[in-house]
Amino acid sequence: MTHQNRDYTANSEQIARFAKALGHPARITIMEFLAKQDSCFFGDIHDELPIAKATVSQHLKELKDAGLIQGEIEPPKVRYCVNKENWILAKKLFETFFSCCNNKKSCCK
Amino acid sequence: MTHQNRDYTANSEQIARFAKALGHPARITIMEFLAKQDSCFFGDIHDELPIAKATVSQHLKELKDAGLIQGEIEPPKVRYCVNKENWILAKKLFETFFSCCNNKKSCCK
DNA sequence: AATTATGTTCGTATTTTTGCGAACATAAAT
DNA sequence: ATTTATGTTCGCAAAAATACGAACATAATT
Repeated sequence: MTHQNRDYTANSEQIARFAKALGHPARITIMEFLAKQDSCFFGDIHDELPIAKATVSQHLKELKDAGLIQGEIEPPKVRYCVNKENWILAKKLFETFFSCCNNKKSCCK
Repeated sequence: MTHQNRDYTANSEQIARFAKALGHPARITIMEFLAKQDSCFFGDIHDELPIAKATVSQHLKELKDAGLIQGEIEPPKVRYCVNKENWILAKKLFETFFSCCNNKKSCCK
């Protein structure tokens, strides 16, 4: 009943944090929408989604907390864009995460 | 107040489903552990994690429901392995998802 | 000063997730 | 027929996620 690892690795936790942030279709849609342009306003994002603005705001907060996007106020609007640095980090982490099946012939039969 | 899209795309929902399944450090650890070998037993996975076996079983169920792993009974053990087909699908979906920032010079400044 | 446009925050309700121990199921071994 | 080893399922509790409308905040405009 002894567990070798009391904790998860920082790497696992970071990937999980990104994955969790991306674990909702609204947030996937937001990231896809943001990634294909320089930046846009809250209203543009809201128009892309079938949910109330309060809920959109919440999803944006989660993406921001995960470090995947940034927002800055441009009265009376709020401009959002991808957080490039962390987007690239996430991309790399997922690449590495998924790469094991290519490198090891023992993997996946 | 009119929303163009009443629904999310099937693609967004599929990526979100995979991402959600990967949105916990225990499940990331499980996938990393499984991916680097052909297969293993429940107990081996349990030994890698700092949580009770009932909880491990739950996480495995979520990964199985998302289609990322498979399990088969080998009394009195249960052998688990990556669901290669869906693992490859997930890999591709995430690759495409993250690729936008490379292809568009307008993206991420 | 009041109004308008744009988002955020608050309060609330519902659902889902996470976690555990106890009980159960299965098949092999005694 | 019991016992043993291995996992799953059940029942529960606590926490987090999802969603909405209403209220609020901000700054530009009238």
